Amino acid sequence: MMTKPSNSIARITDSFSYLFEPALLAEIDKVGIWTAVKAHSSFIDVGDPIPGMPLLLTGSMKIMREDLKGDELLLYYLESGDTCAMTLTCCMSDSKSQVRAIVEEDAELIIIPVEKMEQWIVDFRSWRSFVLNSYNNRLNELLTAIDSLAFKKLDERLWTYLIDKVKITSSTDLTITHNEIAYELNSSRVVISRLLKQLENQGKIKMHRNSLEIIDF
Amino acid sequence: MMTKPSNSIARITDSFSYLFEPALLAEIDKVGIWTAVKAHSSFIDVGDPIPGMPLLLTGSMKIMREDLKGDELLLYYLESGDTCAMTLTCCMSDSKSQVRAIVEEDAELIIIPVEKMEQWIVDFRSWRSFVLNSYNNRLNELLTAIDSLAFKKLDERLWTYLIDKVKITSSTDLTITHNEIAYELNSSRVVISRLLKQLENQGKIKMHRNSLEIIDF
DNA sequence: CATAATTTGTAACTTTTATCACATAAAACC
DNA sequence: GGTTTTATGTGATAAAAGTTACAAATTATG
Repeated sequence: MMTKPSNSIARITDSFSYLFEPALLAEIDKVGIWTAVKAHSSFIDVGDPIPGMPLLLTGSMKIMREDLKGDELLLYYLESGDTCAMTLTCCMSDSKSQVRAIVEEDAELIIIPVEKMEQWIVDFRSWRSFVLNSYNNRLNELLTAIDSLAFKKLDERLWTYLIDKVKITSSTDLTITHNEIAYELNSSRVVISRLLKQLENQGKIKMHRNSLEIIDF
Repeated sequence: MMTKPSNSIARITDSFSYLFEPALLAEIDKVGIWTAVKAHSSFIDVGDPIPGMPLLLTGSMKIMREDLKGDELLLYYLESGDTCAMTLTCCMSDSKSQVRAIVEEDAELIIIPVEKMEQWIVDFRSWRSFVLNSYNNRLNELLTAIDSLAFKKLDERLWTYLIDKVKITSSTDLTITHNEIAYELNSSRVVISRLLKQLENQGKIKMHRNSLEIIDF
């Protein structure tokens, strides 16, 4: 939870690149609940009820999938201007979250109550296409995840994982351990260490303790 | 293409379990294009433009993902009462199909033109929840596919694949070759033959030439 | 009926990934 | 400063899956 900033509407238009029409912006401003979440904290866990539709203003979140044994897999990231469309039908059908959302970089977001977000689909064209686009993006991201798992070997998955991290953090210095990488790719530390060594030998990265430097991408 | 049957509205309510309100049924009946597609033919290929939103009345389709090398993977099935929500945003953004749809059992379907399906989201509550539910189903199916690929070994994937086939075809006798299975799981024939032999030794299936009998599920 | 094509079986081998065990080095902590 | 924790390196081994090659059985086809 956080107090709504005075320039709230400007903040929304900024993050959502002037996507929403003025009347909708006023509505979002009226009913949206401003929330700040610190990095590394879990925003939604598997099985949690969904409080509403989150509009991400700043920061980033990673969406993870978990199986019964507790193994995990990174699915995709949410960034400024994104929402998690999955929440929409979760809310509508009162079902629980199928995924875990962990804040990667300090995030500010607006939570839209369930009742509103369905009504806005009828009332606002911009909201309608925002929601449908969001669904489409999520579907495409899951398809990309499937491509990686089905068609790529681990070395290639690791490389695209690192490049995605660079894009998300806007930095070529990644503060991360081999163990954490293994966790997000659902692999094991020893394997990741070996593959990272390969990448270093290829001149694509430099390894340091607790961090990696991505060079050639 | 096929001629619309005389009892068209009854056919729709039947397949879509009385989901749509009368006014919407009348609309579907007015603008929908009735189409029949024979088994084993490709309905949509990767890269195809999407003609409209297909409402599946009878039969079934399998949705496949393909990579650059031509390797394939079965994602999920569509059955009576289903639609492919992915088509919606594909149509709206004029993008191409990301997947391939192959008719598994002779299918009859109604194709809804692009313009209509967005308008109906505004006009009909039942259409709105049908579309959003469809998105949700597809997302969940992709998550299930990811679970299989990330967390399960091939023997387990094979077994759930066979059980899904039993459900779709409503028969425990599957007319299929080892080669075809390998193709849909993106594996190789020799590996599948080995694993099938294992399943036979466990008493879960019986193998015949060109077919399998699924016993214990 | 003879031949070709398809389907399945099987052995040998390789590659990829995972696992185990232990060593070393850096950082954190009292 | 000495001890503990954490991160990484490395060799040995195993398991899972893919590949190659070829044989045998069945079906299709001219």
